[in-house]
Amino acid sequence: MSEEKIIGKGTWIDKLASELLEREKKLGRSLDVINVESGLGASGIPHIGSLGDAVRAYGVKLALENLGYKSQLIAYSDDLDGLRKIPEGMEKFGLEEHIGKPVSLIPDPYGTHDSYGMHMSSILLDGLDKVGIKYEFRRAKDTYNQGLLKNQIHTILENSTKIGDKISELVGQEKYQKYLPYFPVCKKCNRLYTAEATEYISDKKIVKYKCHDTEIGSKMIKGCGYEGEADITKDLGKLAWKVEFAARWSAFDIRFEAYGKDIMDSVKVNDWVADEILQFPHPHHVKYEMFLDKGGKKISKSLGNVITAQKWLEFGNSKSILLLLYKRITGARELGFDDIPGLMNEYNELEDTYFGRIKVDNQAKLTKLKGLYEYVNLLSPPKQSSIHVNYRLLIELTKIFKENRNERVMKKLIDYGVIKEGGLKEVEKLIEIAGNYSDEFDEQEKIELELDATAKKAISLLITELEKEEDPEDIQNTIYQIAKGNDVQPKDFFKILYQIILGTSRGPKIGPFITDIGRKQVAKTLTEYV
RNA sequence: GGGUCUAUGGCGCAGCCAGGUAGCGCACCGGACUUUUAAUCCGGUUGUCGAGGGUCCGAAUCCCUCUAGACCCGCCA
Repeated sequence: MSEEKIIGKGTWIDKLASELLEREKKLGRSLDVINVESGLGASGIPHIGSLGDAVRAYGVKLALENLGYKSQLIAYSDDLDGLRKIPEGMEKFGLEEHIGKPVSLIPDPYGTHDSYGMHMSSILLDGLDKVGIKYEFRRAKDTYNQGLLKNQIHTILENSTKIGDKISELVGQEKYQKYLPYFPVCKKCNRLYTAEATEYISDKKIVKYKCHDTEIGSKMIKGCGYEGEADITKDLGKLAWKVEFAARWSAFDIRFEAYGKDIMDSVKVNDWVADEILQFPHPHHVKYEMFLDKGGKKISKSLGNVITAQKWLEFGNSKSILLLLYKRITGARELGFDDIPGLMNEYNELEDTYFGRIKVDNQAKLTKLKGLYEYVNLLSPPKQSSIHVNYRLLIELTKIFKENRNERVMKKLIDYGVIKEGGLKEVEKLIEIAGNYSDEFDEQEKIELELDATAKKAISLLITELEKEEDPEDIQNTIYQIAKGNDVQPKDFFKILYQIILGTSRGPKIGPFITDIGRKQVAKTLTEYV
């Protein structure tokens, strides 16, 4: 076996960090503080992929620190982006009039933040807080207002012809051979993209523009016809994406940024701009695949029903999110809430491996798995293992027990010998989220039951038995006897009962099960069918 | 037009990015238990790792070619 030396904790994150360091050393740049960046979209509801960008960047920061360097994560909100379309589910807020305006200049329809953009960003930041990611927050609005990019903008605009040609060469987009890669915000109507910049007056640092109609997506946005000038050092406006990253990297001294494959072309151009125009060697990158929803479509930020961190945390814990994001970075993946149970269990397995309860013979693999566990715990792994309960079992149990759920599921777990004592906070939390999961996703396939007279009679008899004060000796047997005594196939009768009680045609052994749920409760449910 | 990813038992997938005994779930078969179904427990079967070439002592894993599918970009961000 070739003894490759293991870097850091042995994961892809460590490998990435070490590549980054090697490159920086070659470039001879200062390594006092290494900035890693993550961009947050602010125009739609942030899905778990956006979270992933930041979480992974944070992982790289941790890896760098683990290798002995200082590092910080800058979370940058693109809140000068214009609103392009109304996210699904937000039609009622009358946002149409704001289409084309920077999201930081649109009022928050929910009234909880200073703008629409800040509202969206804060959802993501809240997600990061919830999974324990630390970051320094910056926003485009302040960045431009404070003129932090003015030197970069100036250089870019002075070289706009060269850049326009290069963009055309690299990605085939010809637009910037004609227009400047800078969008002023129209002073009259506050819109972005409608103001077309045609001329840069270098010594005054002023861009001349005209606000005209433009097409975004399939929608026409009306310009107001205003002709004006924008001062790049303080007026609002923004660089086109094809050059903006480069400006930001240079201004903020960013050494690493991951990106999704959908913006590959932009990154290619930006790398060139950073290197050749701004003389700032571009940051080290890693490309990741987008998460797809189960139908194979890209999860769109502006669509409703998005997998947000908040929604995920209703059904799974933060470890399951971090595991999802840290276990690997390559490969297209279809993602849905139904991945949660698997991840919950996988974390337990990983923890068992870490604490030596699961043996792994391959030393390299063991190191890697332990490393992954440490990253999922943000490099502060617990001293001892948490209590493990199979998550699918919990979902099954919570599916069955809807009333007094916590107490009853806990009792079952003790019966099964999964846990020793009740009342544990850790387990209660698990029961709660597993319960959320089963409530949300257990599609109670409302089977239309066609019950003939004999079946109904049998059910009535069963109800009578169940309502008796004293415990029937053996419910299982009672059911069997009732079926036989009434010309109902026992097999069919059991099936009917499962369908009524559980909504499925199969289930746990029904006698003890009825006792668990409560005889009276079952009797009541059955009454509705006779 | 450009680019990326994916292909592994019947089905769904992991393993690949740092090469070293091909795994998991479901399904299936057998046994145990239960006076029925189901559940549970124990055991078992299932593979030219898409095709072809290359590197290597050794390739599912790395490299090249090909095939099929999915997605992204070519508005904007």
